[in-house]
Amino acid sequence: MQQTSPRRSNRERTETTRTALLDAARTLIVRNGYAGTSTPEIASEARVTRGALYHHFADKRDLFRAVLEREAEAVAAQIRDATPAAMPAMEALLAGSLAYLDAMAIPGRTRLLLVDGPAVLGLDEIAAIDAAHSARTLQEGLEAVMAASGDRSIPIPALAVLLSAAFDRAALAIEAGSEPNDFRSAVLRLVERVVASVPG
Amino acid sequence: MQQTSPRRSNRERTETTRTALLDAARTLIVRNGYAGTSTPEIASEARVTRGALYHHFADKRDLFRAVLEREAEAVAAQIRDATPAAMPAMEALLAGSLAYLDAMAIPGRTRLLLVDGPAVLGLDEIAAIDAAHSARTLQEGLEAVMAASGDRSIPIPALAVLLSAAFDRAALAIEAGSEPNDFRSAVLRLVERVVASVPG
DNA sequence: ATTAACATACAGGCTGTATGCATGCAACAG
DNA sequence: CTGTTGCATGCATACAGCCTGTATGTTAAT
Repeated sequence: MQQTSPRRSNRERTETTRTALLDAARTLIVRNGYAGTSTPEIASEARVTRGALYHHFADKRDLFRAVLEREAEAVAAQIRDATPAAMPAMEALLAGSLAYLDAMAIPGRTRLLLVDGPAVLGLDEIAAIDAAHSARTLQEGLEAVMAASGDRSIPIPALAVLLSAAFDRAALAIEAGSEPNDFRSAVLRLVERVVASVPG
Repeated sequence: MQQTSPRRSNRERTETTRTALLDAARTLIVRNGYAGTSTPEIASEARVTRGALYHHFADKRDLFRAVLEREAEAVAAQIRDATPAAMPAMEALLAGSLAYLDAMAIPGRTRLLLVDGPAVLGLDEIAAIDAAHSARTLQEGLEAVMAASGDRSIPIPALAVLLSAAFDRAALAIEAGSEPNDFRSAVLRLVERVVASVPG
């Protein structure tokens, strides 16, 4: 039996309660989806009441957004760790791509960030979350690489958008049970081929 | 005022009622999302009661699936029309890609098929709907083109999956207000570059 | 006569809000 | 520096409204 220790600062209480709610929401939403997860269930799993949930978050959607922010930050951190600033541009681009796939392989992340997230929060809000957490972006990586090659046949912003979509789909395919190495190599070759300077 | 004509066969009644429900659901879900659309609203918009809705469809989710099937079939038909069987493989591949973007430019389709659909029905069910309606697939087009070039550096199934993701994202970007021609040309160049045989 | 095509009524569950209570905490008094 | 006082914070409980799915009743086609 867990006994509430009689002396806890308000900051501590808030911290533990918020974390418990975020963890509970993540677990249940990954398992049953956003719509299939009720706030009574979340509160019960977190060992608090719905009162605590609605004290710390504006509504169910706001709790979900907080879950996604935590998740997006974790993904961004994994990519940062894999691409130190000293790394050459092309190497960083490929390493970052693989790091993204690895980060998204944490169970539930694809469902949270790529499926339920866009439907519940909308594409704009998801884009804002991504933008807020990914420091060195794919677009910057492409710019660094393609500046050298002098290739201008595809505008880089559009290219970054399309490649990022391919990465997302690769992550989904891997989570769905496809052979990870098939998609890892496919993503690497796709990037290589796309940034390769046109001969002549 | 619309007066129910006194003599209508059951087949006619079913047809008109089902169509009215599908149209109403499509309109409202495109506007407010699946979760933001209630069955009372749908029934009201279709000028019937919820009884009719639950008579023709197992539940709200089943109605939504029927909406998506109709939508997916319309997309597939537009692509078929743009790629007659006599067309050379590479030309058909590029024409089909553009036809997909055009088809997905019909307002609401990206939300239905790419955002709410996967979240509500799940990725598997969406994949099944796509598979059931698209006759000549992207994968077949790639196989036809790349068989000639003899290029095997990326497995074609994985490549088809990744390219299709890029197409989807392009469609979303266009619906979100990006310049359509930027993404049309980006998609064309992406396909060209990916299927281009490696020199040597 | 039977069945299809609905309309109406009902039960349970969920969301968000309003309200109440206990505890931390800051300021001031002594 | 300590005790008291008053407010804010953290949370639990109760309530209102809506929504979904089902059960039941009624009319019209076959």
